[in-house]
Amino acid sequence: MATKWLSPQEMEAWLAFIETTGDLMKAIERDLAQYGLDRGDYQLLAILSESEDQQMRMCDLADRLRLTRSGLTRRMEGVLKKKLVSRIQSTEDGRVAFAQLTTKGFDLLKTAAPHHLESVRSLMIDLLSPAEIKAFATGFNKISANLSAE
Amino acid sequence: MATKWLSPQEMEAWLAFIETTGDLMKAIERDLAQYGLDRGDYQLLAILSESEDQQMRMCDLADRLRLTRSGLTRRMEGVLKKKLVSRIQSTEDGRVAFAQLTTKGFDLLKTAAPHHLESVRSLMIDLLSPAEIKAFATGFNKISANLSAE
DNA sequence: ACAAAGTGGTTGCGATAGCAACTATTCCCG
DNA sequence: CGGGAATAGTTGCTATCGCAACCACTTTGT
Repeated sequence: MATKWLSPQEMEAWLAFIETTGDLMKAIERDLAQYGLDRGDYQLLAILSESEDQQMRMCDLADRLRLTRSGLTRRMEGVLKKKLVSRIQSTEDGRVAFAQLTTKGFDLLKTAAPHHLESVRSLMIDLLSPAEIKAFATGFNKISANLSAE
Repeated sequence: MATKWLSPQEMEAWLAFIETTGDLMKAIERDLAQYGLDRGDYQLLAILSESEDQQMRMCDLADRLRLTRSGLTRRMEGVLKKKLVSRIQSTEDGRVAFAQLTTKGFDLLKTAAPHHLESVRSLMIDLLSPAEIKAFATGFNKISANLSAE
């Protein structure tokens, strides 16, 4: 079977995506560094802040963060040391531990969030036309649905 | 100044992008693993294959790969051990070394490339409408231009 | 022509994170 | 109820990669 190559337009989309994504992430991360957070920490705090009682089972949190259980154990070391999150052993299930946002963690998130948002706006969202915004939303959702569908 | 939040449409674009990109990369990487390559190795081989004499100065290669010089030194260890790339000391400038694609490296790339392309197609490109393809190309190019403009 | 500055590459160290193996607890089924 | 399977979390090991320090070579300025 002959290989069906990418059209110039397709190639441009692929290359622009692949070359730009990493740089964009680094830039966003750089803006977050002034709060002593990296992207992983920020995501962790953000997800906890939106959860019931601002806490989650380690396991579920790992899934949300796309980390393995062991990866989360390691990441927790950092935020625990900074007292942004506390660890709570479940009384109902001896295997389970919860990560809970502390007041300090919540305050830091509240401080950092507007600046993070501003990064996202100025580095990405505000550069895109409404049509492009829509295409990003629908496009990435299709890609995501396809990945989950495996 | 009041924080200007993201509109639902903007939020959807941002979340879809941020949540999907990592998963997509992992899926593409998984498809590459059957050739004993990770994405970094593949990129390295691909860039060398398109270069004059299939070789590049370490320094320039690092830039293309978005690695630091030290990062490239480490990545080279892997492909050198696999004999996919050879190292050539410059005779004109004693500081300079070149990375050059070996025949083995070129053959492996030639084998892997169609499958990689097929991954990219089936996991991303073929899922997108022509309008979305175009929006990805223009959108990411704008983001990239803005990042370089700093 | 020679010292100082610049450039290219490597190395030690530290941070992140996955895998496999392990422990502890709970669930399920006969 | 008792034992095997499943689940939750941790730990040792490994791989990647950046930073800072370092070495070697080259360029520049006087």
